[in-house]
Amino acid sequence: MNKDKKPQQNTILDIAEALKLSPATISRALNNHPHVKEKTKSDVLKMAAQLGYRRNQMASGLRSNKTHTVGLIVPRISMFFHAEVITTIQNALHKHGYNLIICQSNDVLSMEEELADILYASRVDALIVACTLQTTDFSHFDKLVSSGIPVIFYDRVPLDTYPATFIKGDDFRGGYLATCHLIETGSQKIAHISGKLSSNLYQDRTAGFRKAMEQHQLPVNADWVFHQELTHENAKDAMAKMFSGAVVPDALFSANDVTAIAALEFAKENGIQVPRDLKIIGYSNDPRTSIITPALSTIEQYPAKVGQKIVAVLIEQLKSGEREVGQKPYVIPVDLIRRMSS
Amino acid sequence: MNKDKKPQQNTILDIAEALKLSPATISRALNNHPHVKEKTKSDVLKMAAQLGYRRNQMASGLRSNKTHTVGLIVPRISMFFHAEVITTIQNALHKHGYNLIICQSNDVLSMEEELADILYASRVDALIVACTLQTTDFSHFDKLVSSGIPVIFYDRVPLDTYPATFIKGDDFRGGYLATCHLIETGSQKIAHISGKLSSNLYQDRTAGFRKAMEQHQLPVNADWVFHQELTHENAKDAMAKMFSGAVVPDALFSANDVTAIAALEFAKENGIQVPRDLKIIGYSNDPRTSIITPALSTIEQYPAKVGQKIVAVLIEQLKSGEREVGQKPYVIPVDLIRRMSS
DNA sequence: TAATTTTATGAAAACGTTTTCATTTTATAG
DNA sequence: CTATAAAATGAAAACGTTTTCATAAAATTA
Repeated sequence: MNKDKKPQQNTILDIAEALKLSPATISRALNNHPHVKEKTKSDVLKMAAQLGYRRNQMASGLRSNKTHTVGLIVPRISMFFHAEVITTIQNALHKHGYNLIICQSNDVLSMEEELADILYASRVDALIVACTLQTTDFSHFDKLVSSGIPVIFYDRVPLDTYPATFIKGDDFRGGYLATCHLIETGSQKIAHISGKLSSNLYQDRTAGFRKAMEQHQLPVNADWVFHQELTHENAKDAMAKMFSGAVVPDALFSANDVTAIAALEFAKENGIQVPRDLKIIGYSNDPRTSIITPALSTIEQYPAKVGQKIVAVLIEQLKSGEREVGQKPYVIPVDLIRRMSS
Repeated sequence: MNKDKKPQQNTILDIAEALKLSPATISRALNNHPHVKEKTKSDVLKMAAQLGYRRNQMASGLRSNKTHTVGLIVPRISMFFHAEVITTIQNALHKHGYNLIICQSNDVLSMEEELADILYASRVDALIVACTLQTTDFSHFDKLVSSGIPVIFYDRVPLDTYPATFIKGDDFRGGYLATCHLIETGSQKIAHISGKLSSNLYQDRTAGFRKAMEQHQLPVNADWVFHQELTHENAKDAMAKMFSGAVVPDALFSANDVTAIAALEFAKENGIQVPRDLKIIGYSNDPRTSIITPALSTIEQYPAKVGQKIVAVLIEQLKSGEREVGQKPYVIPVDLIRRMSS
């Protein structure tokens, strides 16, 4: 059964032998080292192609201490935004000859810590991270950072003081745009369901919300602002609380789409007409928002742009060997997507 | 800026030195080779932990020709079913000390071919594949198979003759269940939007559909059976075609959820009452089906079970060194999810 | 106790690259 | 046409493991 007709993997020595050259020269030619004749280079490349040579990553990595592998830690690949970012990253990295190891933290901190450890141990050349919502201490990335391994945070990023690179959406502007939109379409009593303020995302989105309210001289009702885990249930509870009061909101800015959808469900179940009685806007442009009835307004975060920026910055750092520590965060613009719910 | 205070990675030699043993013994202890004293083993383990030793995968891989890495080729990680399967696979593999490299073919064959090549070149220990819908020739996996690398296909699998392992949902039963359900709730004029018959998925789902119709002595209207790419647009076109006729269907079995959603949209736009005038059932239990109004009936495929089975089979093969060539496909059961659309 | 088997350890080669250092070849200047 | 610099190549060591083969220590048998 086990035919041991293993198709021979050719090595650098096979090329050397075929061309009567030393392995050293072959290696140099393949890495187009400056000190190798053009003719030789092309000969080697041709012969390599002919023999179907593929560099042995492990041998190469062992010697040069480079794995040509990038690690990625993400809360969940099934979240639309992340799936898009990952796809872009992967395609782009692939063009530069890098592999990507994707890991999911399931949004739990201890998992994130473990993964950072594992990826450090497997000697990734760089690490890309979208943190857990609870991550406020980043010391589990210290090992990587102090080893000179580029670490890039996106979406959920640490404090500005942490010595790494940040790439984020313009959450402040997103919150501001969403709120202004609600105001401009005639709402005044605006509620806001947000996530825990331990994450920069919600700090900024909420700040944008407050800024817009203030600018339009509208009061923020403290009973209508929630900072809690952004789950379906929590959102429904929040809605129930608000709509049991004597005076009820006429608009809601939800800091993600899941909760916006939950709010819309609550509205439907309780005979609240959307958008007539209640306008709703979410955040992220999840595909579900365009399918639900009425279609939800939301904020587009351009995941592909985020992914491209990440890779551009990363390749730059890998090439130059320099981490731009203390770099201001790169901010990717956002846009308002107006649909039927507002 | 570039503090070269690289935290020392300890090697097997450091342990050897600390314990006055040879590196060979350390290696054996760490791999708990039978011929090493219990005392020594525990000493080594303790010292390894103390020094924070982590095996250098590249050195290990180079020597032993094992990468402890499994490759995965999937059409798109953003598809709910695949995202779930991947997550399960990853967590399970992780427990067994394997890394996972996830690659997306974007459902294009040439990409799949290229990825198979790349993963072969990077010496993965095993490969897991959900094929493209157009993949009918599988020779790009030959290299892997004949090198003795376990190759496991799931969801979209090759012909039974291909020498690899298959794990699939019970698509025939799914099609059968869906159709029976429509019939039992009173429908007689049942339409069927299916994918191209180049994929086993749709062959089987369609076969299940036909079987159910036949069993209930209902005629299949050839104008109401579509085999085309299962896109939103195509589905709407198909609906338009059917509902422009003199006699129209009273139920639809769509072979995936995207097209079921499209059909539902068409119905809403054209004043067709669901489920009164038209019952609809989809396939896969995509999260969107439960959010749309009315919620769509569909078929649950238990992605977590699929993932678990894959890893169980894989680990078995990696351990035993035996590929169970010619193995009958493993079939994971499916279930009907009844919602408001039927 | 000596002879033999079993168990535990060590020395050294091997895996396929990259890279330092030395050497040869080629180009440039005097 | 030398003398020198520059360019191209080769020899060999190194990366950190695993593994074969040999050997030493312990356990078993005669």
